[in-house]
Amino acid sequence: MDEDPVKFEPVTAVRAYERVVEQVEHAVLTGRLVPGERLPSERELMTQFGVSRSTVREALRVLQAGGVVRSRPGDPRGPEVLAPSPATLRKSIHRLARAEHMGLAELLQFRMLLEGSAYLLAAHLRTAEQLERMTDALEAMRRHVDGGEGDDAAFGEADLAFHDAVAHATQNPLVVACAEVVRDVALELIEDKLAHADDRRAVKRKTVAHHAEMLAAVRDGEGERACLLARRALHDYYAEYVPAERRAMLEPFLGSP
Amino acid sequence: MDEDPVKFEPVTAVRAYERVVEQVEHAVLTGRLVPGERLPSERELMTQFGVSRSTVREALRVLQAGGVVRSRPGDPRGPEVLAPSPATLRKSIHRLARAEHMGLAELLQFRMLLEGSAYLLAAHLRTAEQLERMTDALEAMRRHVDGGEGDDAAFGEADLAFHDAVAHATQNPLVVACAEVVRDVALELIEDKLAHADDRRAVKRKTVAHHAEMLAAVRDGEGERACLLARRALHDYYAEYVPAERRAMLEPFLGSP
DNA sequence: CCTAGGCTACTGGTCCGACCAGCATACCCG
DNA sequence: CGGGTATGCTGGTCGGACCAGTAGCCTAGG
Repeated sequence: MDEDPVKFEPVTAVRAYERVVEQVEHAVLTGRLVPGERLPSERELMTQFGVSRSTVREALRVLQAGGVVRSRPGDPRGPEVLAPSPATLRKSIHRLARAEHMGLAELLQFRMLLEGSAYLLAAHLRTAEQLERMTDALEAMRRHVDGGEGDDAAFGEADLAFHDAVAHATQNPLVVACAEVVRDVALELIEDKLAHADDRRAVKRKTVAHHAEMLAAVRDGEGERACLLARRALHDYYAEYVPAERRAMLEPFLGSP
Repeated sequence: MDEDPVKFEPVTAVRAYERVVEQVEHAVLTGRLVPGERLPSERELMTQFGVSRSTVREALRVLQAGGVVRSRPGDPRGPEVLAPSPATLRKSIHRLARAEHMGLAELLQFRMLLEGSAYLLAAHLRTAEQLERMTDALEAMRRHVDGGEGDDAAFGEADLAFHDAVAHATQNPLVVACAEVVRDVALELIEDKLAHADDRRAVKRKTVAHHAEMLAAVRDGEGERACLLARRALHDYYAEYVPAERRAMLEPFLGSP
């Protein structure tokens, strides 16, 4: 017989600052500390936790790196508890992207995966109000197609608002955050190439046409079609910037034709 | 006329430890520092950077929290540069999940979204070797269906290996990492409920049947079918644990029937 | 009376010096 | 020659100190 009932877990020396982090994080997670609230000052914390200021500061650094709190020098109200944001998710993905030598191909594939399915969900789950937001965004895009420099930014914002409305229609904050992050990181990779694209106006017009189609599909509850349209639109815009030998990994998303 | 050509950006005081973090992170990102390599000791770093040890330590804390580096007390070789891992991605998603009051419904929806499309990709992109890995994993699952306690773990491992092979077939590390993380976080939410599930053996048999179907679809390049099967399988397993009033957000993934 | 200005009491950021426990190696003694 | 110990390093923690900011009070000037 094998006697294994006694299981010893490997002991890990838990550093003092880690326990400070745990306590603060736990308080935030359980709602005992609410975003906007203030932590006691470092000197106050060091008496409450019974540790030195160095330890308190290292804990605060970790929390700050995790996007949980923010410290401002000279603020008598103490460190601020932050609202959760995808900022740290963004950094994680960013780092992972660079570390795994991921290129535009992988990011674009992931974006096609994510947004395509998001449109599928949106077509079935969207509320009337969300549909209205998409319509408004599309209108705004139309208004800024023919403008000059200034309108470029406005067009981009409207575009973003459209995608954001779709993501929200999934009712899933994780989809919203991931879509936003992946979109940003991907754009970062090619912003220079996009900057001096040849015919901005033509591109914008095509964008509007694509969005109009997708909006119609979402409005009519045609999820599969919306999904396919979204993936093809992404492919249309960005595939040219993907190395030719890697484009095969995008094709499964384009459908049968 | 509005003269805006001169745009002043808000100046942000750059803390000393932040510049230390930047330099180390940059060295890692550009490959000048490779995983497994060692950083100089804190006392050495403080002379190289020309800052105090406190500053060096705060920088190391941030890097450590970001999963870039690990310090062990008493190690004469200095802090170790870590291989990139989804650990920090995992923590980000975990935190986001709790902060946005996300429940199993959202996690499961995201997992259906992610894995479904992953199967679609896998059906078209899988290599022969990856197909073999899936086949082997399925075989292993079959072997451990009828076993007792010990086999439960083995079955779970084989199951994981199967999903992992599928994720790898997408050729996308981001898909691999996200799938792993979301799977873990979702399981965490219901591990207790799963623990005393009624008829483990019946569940296992159903699992094997499902996986066999999906494997066949992947083998035959039937992406759409694999996608649908995967999403339905996930729904079959977990939907019962999702609050009834939230199940609607999963249904768009189940197809038309 | 009200306001513009400085004043003060705090904040966080950085530095210094010290001590402790743990780890690897080299050394020394049996 | 082998094994245990001595040593010099490591990171973890502590305490104290100084500085540059900020916010709000508080006063001097309107």
